[in-house]
Amino acid sequence: MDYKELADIIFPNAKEISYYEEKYPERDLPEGAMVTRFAPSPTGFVHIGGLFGATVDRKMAQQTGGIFILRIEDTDQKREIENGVVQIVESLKDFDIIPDEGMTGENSEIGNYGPYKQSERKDIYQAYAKSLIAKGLAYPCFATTEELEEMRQKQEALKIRPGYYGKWAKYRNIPADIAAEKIKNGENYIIRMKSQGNENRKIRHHDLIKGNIDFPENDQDIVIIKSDGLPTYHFAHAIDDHLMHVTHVIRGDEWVSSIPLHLELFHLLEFKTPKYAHTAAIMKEENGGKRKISKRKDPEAAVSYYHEEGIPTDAVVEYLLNIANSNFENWRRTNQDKKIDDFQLELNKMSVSGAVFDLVKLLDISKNVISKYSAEKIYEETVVWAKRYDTELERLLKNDKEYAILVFNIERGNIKPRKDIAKWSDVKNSIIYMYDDEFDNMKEEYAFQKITNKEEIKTILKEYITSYYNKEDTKQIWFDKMKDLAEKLGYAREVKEYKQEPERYKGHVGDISTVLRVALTRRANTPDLYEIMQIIGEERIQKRFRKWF
RNA sequence: GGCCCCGUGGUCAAGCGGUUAAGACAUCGCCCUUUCACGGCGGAGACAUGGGUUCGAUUCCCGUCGGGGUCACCA
Repeated sequence: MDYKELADIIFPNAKEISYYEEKYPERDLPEGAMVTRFAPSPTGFVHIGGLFGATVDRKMAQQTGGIFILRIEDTDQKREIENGVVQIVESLKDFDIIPDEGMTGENSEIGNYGPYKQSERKDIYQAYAKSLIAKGLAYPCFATTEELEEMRQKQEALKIRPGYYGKWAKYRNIPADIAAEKIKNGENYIIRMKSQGNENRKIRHHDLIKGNIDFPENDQDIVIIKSDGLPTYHFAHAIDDHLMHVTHVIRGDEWVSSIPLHLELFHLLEFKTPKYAHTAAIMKEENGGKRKISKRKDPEAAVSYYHEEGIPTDAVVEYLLNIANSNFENWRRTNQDKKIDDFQLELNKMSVSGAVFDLVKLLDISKNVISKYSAEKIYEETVVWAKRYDTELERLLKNDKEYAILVFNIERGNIKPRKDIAKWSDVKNSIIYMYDDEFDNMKEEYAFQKITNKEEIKTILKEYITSYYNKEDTKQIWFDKMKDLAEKLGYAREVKEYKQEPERYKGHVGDISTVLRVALTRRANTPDLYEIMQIIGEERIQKRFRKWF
């Protein structure tokens, strides 16, 4: 019996591989177009590292006029979770990452190179596995888990490289008829690749991010088809990326050590190898050292975190791009109004080692992003966020949209806009005193700074509202009047004057304005007082001041 | 442990044999017509370490130390 017959016994119904080769022809794309793919397992929410990879994938395809594919790697049913695919699709959509091809829902997809869910490509993998068996480049292995475990222990005791390779590969040279016999007897088996590699030979691989890396050749007879008939990651990677005509495999660098294996797989399958780009993982600082950011330990690892916090998605993407190419920041500074798509990302500028995730930096980027939004947009975005995470705030905003926009417009739109909102969850705290009911219910003390004497406070407020305040005043007049009041009550008109001769005054104009500010907002720090007073209006100012009369 | 990769201020990072070793965030000080924020100016702060090679090493080579990844019928 020859290998071809054995292959027929193992996969009697598999098609010829030429069928698939014809079904998925070369793509007709412009020169230099990159076909990339994000290929997660549906095991839960998208991880920040996954989003990072997907961002790079999408960007590279977009800027070269190529194709970005979303493929689902669900060959491990044990790890799968309910609605895993939808979660991935939705999470990506939140960050404006929409695949050109691939999964669009739990069971829906677009594109001519599908199916894009590996569990539905079983027949394809088997066809290729069959062709390998027929050529003597793969074989059934009947080793039990116990046997393999025993082998590993032996190898460990001998202090040699563990694994199923060379003379340790017990079924590597099993004659076809004996294999056929075992199969007929119902023995369990899996399919292994028959490695042609040699440990002592070196290969050099060029990675688009990491540069040249030298490895020993692979000589492990790795499993390609598991006992459930599904392929392992390695085999599926070779088949899928070949058939989908992926030109650039961009993936996390936990895969670099598998490069020799993947190279051999492509070689045995007679496929053209794609270019590889291995991205460094995003790290988390932990008592001095760093480790890969983890979904279990670090809340910021799950992309849902950014939604909950209300960090705009474009801020997150900008931060990720900043990690990807550090010149992004410079580009952004000189191209303030350009879209992210206009930035040219370069794989060879990506860092070789992992960056520690820096939330403070993200928030800084976010502040800048938000500072460019119009009041209208801030309103809309905050409402969307609040609807889900702060219904109290949602009520407040929806109750009077025009008023809310006036509030958001304070010190906005000028050349140096305020940058005090980094995330939508900051909004409530920064505007709450502009709402009467909430103002009245505020529990905190009035934090008057320098002037704490009740009588003095009363005098200042009363004097101001009765003799100085006029809602028609321009900002300049308003400001001059404040100085007049300061002078009248024995305070310096200018801070500088006060600093020169502090003994001459009770304080300075800043102390006066602070009293007004605190009485009006209960805050020592607020945006421009004049604008706040304009929005609150005379009647409500009177009301807030009168508490002190 | 084997194999592979990495090591510039607190963090992200330019740099590619000769530089006063950029820049951003954070931090500190000053200034910016009243606070805060913004902005401006300035300060402090780094080439892990030991050997080579070289007229000269942050840059090249080796060792040490440190960090990371990987060694499954998981991806």
